[in-house]
Amino acid sequence: LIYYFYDAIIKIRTGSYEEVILIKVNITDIARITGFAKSTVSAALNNKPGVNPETRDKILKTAEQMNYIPNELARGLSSKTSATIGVIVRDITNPFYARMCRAIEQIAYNYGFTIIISNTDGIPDKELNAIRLMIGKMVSGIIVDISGNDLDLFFELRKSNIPYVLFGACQSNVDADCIEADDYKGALRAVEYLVSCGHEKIGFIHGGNDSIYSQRRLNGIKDAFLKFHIQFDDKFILHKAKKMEDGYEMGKRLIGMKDRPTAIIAYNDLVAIGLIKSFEEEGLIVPDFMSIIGFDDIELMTFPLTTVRIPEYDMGVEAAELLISRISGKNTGKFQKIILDTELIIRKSVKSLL
Amino acid sequence: LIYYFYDAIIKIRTGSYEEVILIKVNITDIARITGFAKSTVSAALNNKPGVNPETRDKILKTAEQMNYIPNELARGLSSKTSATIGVIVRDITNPFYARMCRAIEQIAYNYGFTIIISNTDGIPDKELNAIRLMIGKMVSGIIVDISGNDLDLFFELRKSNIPYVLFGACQSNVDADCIEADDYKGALRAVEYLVSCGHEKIGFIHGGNDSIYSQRRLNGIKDAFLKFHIQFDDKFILHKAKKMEDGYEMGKRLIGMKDRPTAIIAYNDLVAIGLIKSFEEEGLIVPDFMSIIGFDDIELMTFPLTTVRIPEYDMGVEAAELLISRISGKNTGKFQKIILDTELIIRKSVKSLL
DNA sequence: TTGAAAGCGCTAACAA
DNA sequence: TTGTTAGCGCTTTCAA
Repeated sequence: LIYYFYDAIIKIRTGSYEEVILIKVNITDIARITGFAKSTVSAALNNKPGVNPETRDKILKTAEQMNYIPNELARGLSSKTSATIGVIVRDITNPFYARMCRAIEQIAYNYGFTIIISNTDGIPDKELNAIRLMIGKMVSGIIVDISGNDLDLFFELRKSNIPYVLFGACQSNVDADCIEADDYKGALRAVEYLVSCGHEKIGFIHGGNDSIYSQRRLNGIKDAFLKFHIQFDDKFILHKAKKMEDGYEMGKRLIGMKDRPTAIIAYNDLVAIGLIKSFEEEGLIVPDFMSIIGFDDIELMTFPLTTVRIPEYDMGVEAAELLISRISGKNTGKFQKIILDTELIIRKSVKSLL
Repeated sequence: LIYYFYDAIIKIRTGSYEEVILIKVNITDIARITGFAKSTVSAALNNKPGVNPETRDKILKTAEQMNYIPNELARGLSSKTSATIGVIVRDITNPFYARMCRAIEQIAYNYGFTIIISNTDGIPDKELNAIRLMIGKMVSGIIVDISGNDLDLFFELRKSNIPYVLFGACQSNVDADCIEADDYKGALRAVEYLVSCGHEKIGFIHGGNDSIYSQRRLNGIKDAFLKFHIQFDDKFILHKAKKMEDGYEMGKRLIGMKDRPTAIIAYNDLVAIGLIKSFEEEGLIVPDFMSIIGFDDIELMTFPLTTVRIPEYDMGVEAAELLISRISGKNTGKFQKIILDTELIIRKSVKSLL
């Protein structure tokens, strides 16, 4: 084993095998070795036009040999943008967001972008931090699932001058690109289905006042009630559950109610799972004890849950495409609002009362 | 609404309300406004000692007023490290990894680090890319779940001189810090339990040759067989399934077999879910048709799956703590190998044949 | 306690 | 087609 030191470069010779390793090679090193100027090296490395093919070849080959890894920080600082897209979600642990992130990552990758993810748990403070952090990292754009009505966040976003796309919940009073699912219609259809199965005492588990989804779903439910002349009963709107554990608690509460709904529309599948677990623990079977409809259509479910499918993957794709079209400047039109359709997936968690 | 332009600063006056907004304020702006030097501002902002409290106050206040957001790229470039930890996993869509990432994020956050995640799907090329990208982003450390035996990856990691921790699968021949679960013992216990329920024809769904987990689990199974004098039958080792869809396919294959095992140990819970779905589709009930034991203990399961719990959250915590102790230089000892225990969670997916 | 100056690695004018 | 130069925003000596 022999080492040769030469500038920043070490050659290691093991038997007949010789390898050139480097201590953090940078473009200055490559420039020195190849004899070209830094700017030429940079141009060659970035596939810019106006570089002699032979020159480019030589530089590329040398870079490869020296195992050159571009310093993205320097690149970003100099070019005033890192090829990065920031994604701000509530909780990557929710398969819904996990799949959405992968969709975004996929599209981003195709366009040469990297993504960074921040979890906020829907806490406005964390959301603001995440946005600021991303601005600090000079991301090219941001896709954000903002929980509430906190206009400060939009303000921060707007000021930053970074393109951004709102995901999932677009408020009418905010000027921004946004992608959403048709929660309203999804909820409407859910109720229609329940009614067609003979249910009238229909409950809804609300995700909390910071959840625009819940608001829209509730609107759908109310309108469906109106349509079918069902009396809207406030006590069947249960606050609040967002996660599985919340759903579990809510299940116990439901069990304890004297006057129970015959069917529940859960805020999402996670909450529905919580309900089911909670019921089954007491030997109560879904849908015999109570019918349940979820939202999302998480694919990991083994339980045959009837649910309103939210096309999270497609939403991620749309969001990424839209954002990148803004970043690249190909899309300078006015703000777009893309609404994807939802679908009621009928399985076996709703009992027919007819 | 009145605007005042003053250097890089805009004052907006709305009625009696005046707000100072900024167009990307940097420390030079703050220096100019406060009258101190850039270096003083930097010191104050970073809470370094040797700054007059009044000076610090003034600088901090001004920074806040001007809505200063530090440029992390410049910071990183200058200080030669971004306070970032890179996490390389196969697929964040797998709740196992999602939870692990959140654990890492939590610990990282406590220490002032941010994390960036890369999904590799276990493809060596992507793994290498991810590592290089992270080096390029000057991460402070890397936590990586490398799939295979690809020594190039370790080599790249080693060369980079960045601290790193291997997650999940530590090979004996690699010198590195690593965190793993006791897969071997977990598998052993699974078989013990199956045997205690009267099973002898026990199958294993292998995750593929690139899966060190599978290898270790298989070893546990084989040794348990040895212990109970059960004949090891190669045809009951089924290659290969890693995801739910794979499990689904495998289920169909199992249904078609003439000589079936009475119990299956699945590569992980996702595969187990796939099996269950596949069976139930044909009206075959678990565990009546076949007993199943999974690995991981995904909490979203509604099905009462007996499974070997892998403490992914704790593993994430340990990995992050260890990595950060390396980064901070507090831990300069020799490489550590932390093995966390697994636990057999008995539910209802195994039928007693006794 | 504060300031001046250099430099991190790169890109982007512009000049040659 | 290539080279020179300046500068991105910050930290980090070192001097005052």
